[in-house]
Amino acid sequence: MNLLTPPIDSTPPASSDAGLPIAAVERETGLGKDTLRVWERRYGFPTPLRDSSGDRLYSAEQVQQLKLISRLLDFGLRPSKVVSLDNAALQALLTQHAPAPAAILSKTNIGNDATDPVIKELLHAIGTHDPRALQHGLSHAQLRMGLAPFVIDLAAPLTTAVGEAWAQGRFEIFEEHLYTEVLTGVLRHAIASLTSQLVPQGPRVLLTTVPQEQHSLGLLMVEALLTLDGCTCVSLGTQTPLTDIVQAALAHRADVVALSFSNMNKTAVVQTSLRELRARLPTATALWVGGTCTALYQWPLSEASAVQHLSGLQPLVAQWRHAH
Amino acid sequence: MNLLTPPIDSTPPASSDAGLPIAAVERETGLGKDTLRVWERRYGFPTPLRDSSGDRLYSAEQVQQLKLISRLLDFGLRPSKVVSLDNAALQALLTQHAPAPAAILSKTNIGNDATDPVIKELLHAIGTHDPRALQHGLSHAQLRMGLAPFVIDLAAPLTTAVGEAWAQGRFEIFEEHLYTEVLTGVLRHAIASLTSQLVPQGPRVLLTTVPQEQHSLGLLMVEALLTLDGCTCVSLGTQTPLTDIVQAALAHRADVVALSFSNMNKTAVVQTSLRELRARLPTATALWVGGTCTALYQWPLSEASAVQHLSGLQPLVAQWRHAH
DNA sequence: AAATCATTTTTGTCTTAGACAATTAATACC
DNA sequence: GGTATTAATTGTCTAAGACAAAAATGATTT
Repeated sequence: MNLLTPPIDSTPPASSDAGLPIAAVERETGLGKDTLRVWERRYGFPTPLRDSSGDRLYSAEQVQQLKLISRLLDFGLRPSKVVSLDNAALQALLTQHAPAPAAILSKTNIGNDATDPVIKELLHAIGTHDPRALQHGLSHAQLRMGLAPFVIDLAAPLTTAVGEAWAQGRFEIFEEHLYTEVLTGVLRHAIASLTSQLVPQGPRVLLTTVPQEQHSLGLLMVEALLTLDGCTCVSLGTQTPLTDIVQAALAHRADVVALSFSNMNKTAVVQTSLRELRARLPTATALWVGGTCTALYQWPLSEASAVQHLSGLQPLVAQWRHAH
Repeated sequence: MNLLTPPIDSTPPASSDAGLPIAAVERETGLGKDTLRVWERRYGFPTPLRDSSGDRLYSAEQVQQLKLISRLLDFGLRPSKVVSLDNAALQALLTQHAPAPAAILSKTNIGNDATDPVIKELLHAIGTHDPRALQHGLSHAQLRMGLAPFVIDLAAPLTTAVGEAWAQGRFEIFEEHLYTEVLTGVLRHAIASLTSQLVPQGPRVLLTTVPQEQHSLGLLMVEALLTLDGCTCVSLGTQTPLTDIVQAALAHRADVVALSFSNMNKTAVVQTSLRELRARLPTATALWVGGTCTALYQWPLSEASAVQHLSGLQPLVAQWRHAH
C-alpha cells in the first residue's frame, strides 16, 4: 500500500529522490505494472531499489530512460532491442529515428534550405515558456499570411517540428501541451470568425477521430481549411466510437465523413476501422482520411480517399462539387 | 505503447453477452484488477465465468452491481458491508444515500422549480442535431447574461444535464460530443476576447488535469472565470503527467496550480496525485482543485483548496490577493 | 460525556513465478 | 518476388501470500 509516500522513517520532506513506487511509474511512463515487472525479469531493466517491505522504488534516472524507451516503441522498435540499452544508446536511436528534421519544412518553403525564421522564432517562444509571444506570433502570422497558407505552410510543419523536438527530448511534454493549447485557440478563433459570415453550402462534412486517437490539432486544421472552402463542418472532437460516427453521419445527413489519424495507431486498427465504417455508412457518403499515420499511405485504400498533405484537401472538395 | 487502456473501446470481445475481461471491467468500474480479484477471494463477489484459458469473464449484471458498489464506497461505506449484497439491497442503500437530484439546477435559478427554459431549449437543439441553433443559443446567452453568470448558471448545469441525459440513455455519445465541441468554441471565443484586452495581473495560474482525466470543459470554464477575474492563466489542456505539472509550474513561475477532476477518477488515484503534487511543488505555490469528483469533497483535503462550485472560485482569488 | 491513546480489523496494493494467446519476425517453399 | 508455416516475442492474466495505511474498536483518563 506504500503508494507515493516515500519512506516515513528517513526524511519526510525531502525524500523525493528515494525513488518512485511502481504505481507512480505507471502513471508517468504509461507502461503497465505487469509490463514493468516482466521487463525486469526478461531484459534485466529496470532493476529498481526496494523499500523496507520489498516494494520497488524506481530512480528518476530509470523513469527517464523508460520514457525514452516508450517513445522508441512508438516508432515501431521492439522491446527486446531497446529495453536493455543505456541512456546514450537510447538518445542515439532517438535522433536516428526521428524522420528528417527539416524535410517537411523545406518542402513548404520556396527552396529555402534553412528552417523558416518564423518557425524558429515560435519554437523559441515555446522553449522559453512565453505563451503570450507564442499566441501573438501565431495570430500575427495568421493575419499576415491568410488562413490557408497559415495552416498549410506554418501550423502543420510547426506541429511536426514540435512533435519531433519532443521525441528527441528537446521539449518536455508540458511544452508541447502548451503549444497545442495556444494553437488550438488561434485556430478556433479563425474558424469562429469564418462561420459567422458564411453561406452554408458545399458538402456537409462530419469531422472526428476514432477511439484511441487523441490528437485534435489535425482535426482543427482540416476544419479550418474546409470551412474556408465553403464546406459546412460538424466536428465531434476526438475519440468517437464507430457506432456513433455512423449514427452522427445519418443524423446530420453528412455528405462526407472526414477522419484524422496520427502515427500512434496500429495499422490493423486503422484498416479494420475503415473497413467497418465503409460497410456501415451509406454508399453515397464519402470517406476522407488524412493525418501523419503512415499506415494510410503504404497500402492503397479502397474504402476511402486518403489525403497525405493538407494541400490535397481543396482538390478533393472541388472534385466532390463537380460530381454533384 | 499501452496507454492504460487495456481493451479497444468499441468491442472488447465482439460478443458482448459472453462477458467482459477483467481489464474492461477495470475501465468500466474504476476498480483495479487486484481489487476485483481480492474481493472475489474475500467476499465471494463477483465470481465471474472463465474463458477457455481460465481468464475471468464478468457478466453485464456483475459489472452493473460493481458500479453501484463503487458509488456506495464513494459515499463512505465499507466494502465488507456492501460487496456481498444483492442488487436490490444496493439500490436501497443508494436511494438512501443519494443527494438531492436536481440540487444543482434548482440552486442556480431564483426559486424556479422547473428547469430553466433556456436549458430546455438548448437540450432540444442537441437532441435535434442542430449545431447552428446550439451555437447561436449559447453565444446569445453568453452575451445576454455576461460571461460569469453564463458559465456558472448556464454552461455548468447544462453540462451536468447533458451528462445525466447520456447516462440515462436519452442522448447518444455523439450528441454529447457535439455539445462539448460547440460549447468549447463558445468558451474559447470568450476567453480570447478577454485576453486581448486585459492587463496581466493577479495570480499566475497554471491549469491542467492529471493523466486519465480527459474532460476539458471544466478546465475551460475555470479558465474563463479566472481570466475574467484578472488572473493570468496558462492552460496545458488535459492529461499532463505529474512530473510535467511540477516542471511547468516552475517554468511559468505559477502562483497557483489548478486541477479539474471529473467523477470518473478512482478516489485513491486522486488523493495520491494530490499528495505527490503537494510534496513536489514549492510551498509557496497554491493548489486549487475542483470538478464533479465526489472524492474531493467526501474527505477533508489538507493538500489543496477544494472548490465544489464554480462560484467559489472568485473568493479564492480574492483571498489569494489579500494574502499577497 | 468527551477526548486521547493503544489495539485489532479491514482493505488496497504489492510480491512471486508461471502460463497463454496474440502479434511479429523468420524460414521454407512455390 | 510472393506466400504459407514455423518460431520467437510480448503483454496480460492467474495464484496465493504478505504487508502497511486507514478505519473501527476498546480502554483509559480528563
